[in-house]
Amino acid sequence: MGKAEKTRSYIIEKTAPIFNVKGYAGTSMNDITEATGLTKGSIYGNFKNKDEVALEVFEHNKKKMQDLFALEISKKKTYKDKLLTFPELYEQFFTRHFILGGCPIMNTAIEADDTHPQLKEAAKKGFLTWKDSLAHIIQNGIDNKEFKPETNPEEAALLMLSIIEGTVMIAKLTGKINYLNTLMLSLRNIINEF
Amino acid sequence: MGKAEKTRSYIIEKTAPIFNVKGYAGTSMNDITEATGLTKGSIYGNFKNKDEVALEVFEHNKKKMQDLFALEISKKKTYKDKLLTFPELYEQFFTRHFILGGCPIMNTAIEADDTHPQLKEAAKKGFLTWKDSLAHIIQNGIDNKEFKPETNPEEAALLMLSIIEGTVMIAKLTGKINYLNTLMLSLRNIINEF
DNA sequence: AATTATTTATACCAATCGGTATATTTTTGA
DNA sequence: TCAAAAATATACCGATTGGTATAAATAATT
Repeated sequence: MGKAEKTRSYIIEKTAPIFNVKGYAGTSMNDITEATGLTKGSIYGNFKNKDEVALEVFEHNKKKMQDLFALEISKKKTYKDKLLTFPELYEQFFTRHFILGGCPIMNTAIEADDTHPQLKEAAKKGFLTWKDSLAHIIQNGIDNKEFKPETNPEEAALLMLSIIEGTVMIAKLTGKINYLNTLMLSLRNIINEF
Repeated sequence: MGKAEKTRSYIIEKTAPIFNVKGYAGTSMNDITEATGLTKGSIYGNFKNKDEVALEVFEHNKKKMQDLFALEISKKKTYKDKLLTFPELYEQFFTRHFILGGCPIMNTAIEADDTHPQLKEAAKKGFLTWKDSLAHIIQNGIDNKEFKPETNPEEAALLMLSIIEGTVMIAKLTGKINYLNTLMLSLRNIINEF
């Protein structure tokens, strides 16, 4: 890894939490220089513009979350337990918030609606990948006789994701940890009926 | 209604959809003057600052949505049908999008996290009112033997809302109308099990 | 080690941001 | 109708936005 590549990674890592908390439009070049200790000239020497930083930061945040879930899921033996990883990890949303600022896909989805089409596209792609991997687990569970044959993998995956995203929103808005627990318990119950 | 009051309402109505689409930080004074045809002096003659406009616009958007739901709910006789008003109306999210830009509570909740504490508080209050009114309908349904006695009104209300908010997010992000339909069907099934 | 290429820092740019002072117009009340 | 009050328009303010030209410093290459 050459110097340039190293600096790019450094900038991305240092600014990743800022972008996820303040938003991709809300994070200024000044925020970036402050967080990295570098100057504008240095940032623009490594990135074309702010949008390029934002885009790579999003990919970084997304990957970080995906990797965390993939790791936990791989530890589980049954497909039901693999699904239950989601309520399990999201229950710890407040205590050991795995990614500062919450789900990067949801944050980006709401913000980058008209203003940042590229970012929106990246969030959309990330969401669809997430949905497909969930549906895949469910399909495997059906094939393995863990889940009912009448369970529709895509329907079930969408329902899980809508509850998760809705829960994160409600938890962040109200700050009430018992709402989070209540909702994740409901999600568990729903998974148990697959 | 005096002139001043009239102009305030005019400004709010004309800028309401802009704030809901572009966000409360993303909407500039220039957007406001363009949408109203008035000048800055006129805006600042009627409002203390931009935040005051934003706050009143949010209340306006929230009320508009609440009124729409209250009207539809009042038409239904059974409590189950009252609850089913939600999937019924949200299914039309794309076609006759009742409020341009989607649910103002969700939009505001995500955006105004740290940056606009007042706005966040308003969104939180709006959400809790919404939740309580839903729980109230469910409690009435239980008392009326429409729903099972073991159904927990607050749990059920939270689940409905998380699915609704999650669905709106997914629908906006992906633009897929069949995801919307699939999810609202799932919500119907869940309501039918209350 | 010397030269070239790249990376970083400094200083600046125009555009836009929210906001204000003041002049002018319009509305209100006697 | 006329004076007082309020609403609106014009022109401006400092601060901040993303971005760039250029010079200095560092790293890579021969």
